[in-house]
Amino acid sequence: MARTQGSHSDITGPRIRSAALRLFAQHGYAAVSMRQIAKEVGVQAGALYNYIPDKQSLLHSLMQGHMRELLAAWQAQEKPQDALALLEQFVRFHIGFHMQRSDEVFIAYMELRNLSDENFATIEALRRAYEDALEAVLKQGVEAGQFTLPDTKIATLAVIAMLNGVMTWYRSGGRLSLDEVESVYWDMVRKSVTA
Amino acid sequence: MARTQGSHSDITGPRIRSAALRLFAQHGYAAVSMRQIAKEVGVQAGALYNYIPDKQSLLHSLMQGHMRELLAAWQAQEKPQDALALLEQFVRFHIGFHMQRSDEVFIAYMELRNLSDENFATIEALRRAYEDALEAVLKQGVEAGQFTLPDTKIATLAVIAMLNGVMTWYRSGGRLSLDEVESVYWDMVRKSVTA
DNA sequence: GTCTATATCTCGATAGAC
DNA sequence: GTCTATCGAGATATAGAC
Repeated sequence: MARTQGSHSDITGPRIRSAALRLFAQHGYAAVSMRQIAKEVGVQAGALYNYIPDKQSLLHSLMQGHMRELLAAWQAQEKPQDALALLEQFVRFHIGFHMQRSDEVFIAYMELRNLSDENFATIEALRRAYEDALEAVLKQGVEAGQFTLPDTKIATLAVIAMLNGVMTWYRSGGRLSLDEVESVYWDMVRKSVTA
Repeated sequence: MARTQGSHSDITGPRIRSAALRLFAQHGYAAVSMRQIAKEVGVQAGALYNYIPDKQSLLHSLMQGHMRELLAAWQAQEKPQDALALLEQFVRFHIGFHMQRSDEVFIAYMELRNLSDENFATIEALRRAYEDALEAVLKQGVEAGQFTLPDTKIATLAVIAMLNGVMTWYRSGGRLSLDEVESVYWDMVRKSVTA
């Protein structure tokens, strides 16, 4: 869709972010050129720089936006007091949220090494905060005697790694519904943290 | 280490593969140039093409070599008959092998999208074969009544995803020995697949 | 087998017209 | 705000001397 001159400041910005998100997720940050992004949006490459300072800032902004929304969404959840119910909620929240934002999640995990040092630090802090949210749940369950875990930090990382694995294979419309998948994973997580 | 002219055919090939492996793992295939690899080896960029047809072939060769060695190493293991003991062996083998080859593993999981279509197909087949090896163990345990799993395919992917998470955080010399880490993960895997 | 030199291309980013 | 045009750098890969 070749575009002639005109003013589109209010929609071009989001469209750039959307196109970059999809292309970065599909081909990787380093393999995607600014010209590809511009072509997808329907503008010339030079026009991109009215909206972003440079390519690196675009990547960082996408990752930071995602991580902030992830944290905010979890914090906004109404939470039960019981640790087991809370852990189930986390498992279902994590799978559900991540399946809705597979491109964002993919980038947030795969493109860390393409961030500048300072940009990496900010994203890493957000990721750590999310891990801490899960570890708090596990610690609560251990203190209440509901969970049996030799190391809550390792367990935190193990659970998140397991849940993230969903995204590598699940496609909607397949053999199982998302709710069924959540149940299968919750069953495994529940058993792995209890005695 | 600038190199003058000379004949080094027997050692330059492996040195190219070694340098490419490390650089691809650290910065990503798309972000690494042939010049960087050549500089690391101590030759000029043009000399690389005496050993590899092109950059894509180099990536594919590295990934294929790793996956074949992984499969061969598992198949070469002396295996117990009991499904529970077999699963423990798999968990410890997987963690041990992958920690010894962190660069290879990283590339094998991160650079799939940078393979050409046909190269991707061959690597994907090898990865599938490895997953099938684990699923065979799980199925054996289910049939023997030792494991309780609603879906062995999902369980296979969940276990591998969980175990792969080790590589994102474990560094030798840390708080836990590799054997202790294996034990923690085995404990979680064992509980997650039993009733 | 490695070198130097280079063909050909694409990259990120900028300048200035409209 | 987007266009065209372009700069300077760096990319993959090849050619030919030694």
